[in-house]
Amino acid sequence: MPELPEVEVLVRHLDPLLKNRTVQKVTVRRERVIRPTPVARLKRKLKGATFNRVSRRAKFLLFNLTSLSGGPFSMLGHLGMSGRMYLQPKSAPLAKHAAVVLDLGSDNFVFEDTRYFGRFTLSLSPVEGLGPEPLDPSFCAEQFAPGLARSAQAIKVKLLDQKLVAGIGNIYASEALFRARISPKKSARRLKGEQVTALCGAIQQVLEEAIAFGSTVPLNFPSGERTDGLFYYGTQSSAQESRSYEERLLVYDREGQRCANCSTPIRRIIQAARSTFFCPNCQRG
DNA sequence: CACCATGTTCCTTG
DNA sequence: CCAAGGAACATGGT
Repeated sequence: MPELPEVEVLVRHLDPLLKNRTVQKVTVRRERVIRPTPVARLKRKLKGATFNRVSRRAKFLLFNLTSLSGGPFSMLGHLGMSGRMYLQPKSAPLAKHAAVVLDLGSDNFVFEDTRYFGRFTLSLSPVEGLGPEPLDPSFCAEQFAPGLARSAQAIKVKLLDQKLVAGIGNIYASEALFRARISPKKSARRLKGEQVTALCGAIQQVLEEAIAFGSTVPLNFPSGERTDGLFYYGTQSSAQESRSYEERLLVYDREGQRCANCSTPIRRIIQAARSTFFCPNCQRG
């Protein structure tokens, strides 16, 4: 569930639920997801700690806590490709791939991650080299253009570079370029000024719409639900909420389907070993 | 068996 | 030091 909008919605959901809750016990069922912090250190730090605010930086969740000894500290969370975080009653059975479980008294705070690409860490270094937040008011052509000017890489690949803009992933990169009517293959340095401006606007629009939509969807997936309606689950579309989420995506995973603007079949290409979807008619030059 | 999947990090090469 | 490309990580769906 991993791009900026999904993380933002999750953060807003978790913040009031975790506030002032104290960690009674820490269970790490997959040590790999604690890195590079030593597992023992994270456990020691979390035990007896109380959650304050939960916020977001790019695709990272930032948990602010007060330790047992009274000092404030931060923990970063990342969902990787398949991570989820939720509270569930302590009596509820744990998911097969529940990687970390924080006992909050009546509830468990569960970090579940099928592929274990996600993580918890006390190190803040992953966040230090990140580029600007695309939804910040200061993010605009003046921030964005210089980063593009010297790169010969395809613009789609550049959008995934977290040093240039932080938080865009493979889905919204394709979606933003479609809305800006820019070919994903275009070299970053060859974008005209007005194209950079259009792309900035498209990025913000796509991300904001996704957050607005996600905020209306109830997030209760621990109890038996496979999906919560917010996140992307490939071609699976049996759940009604999941379907409405997919319909918001105009090109992603729509190879061969007709473009919403011009009816030309959507194409799929591979760039930097990842799929890109675009309309060859609407997105030229 | 094959290929695909919302992401980052590490290693190599230039 | 930087830019760019590719493999690795691990599991599951089709």
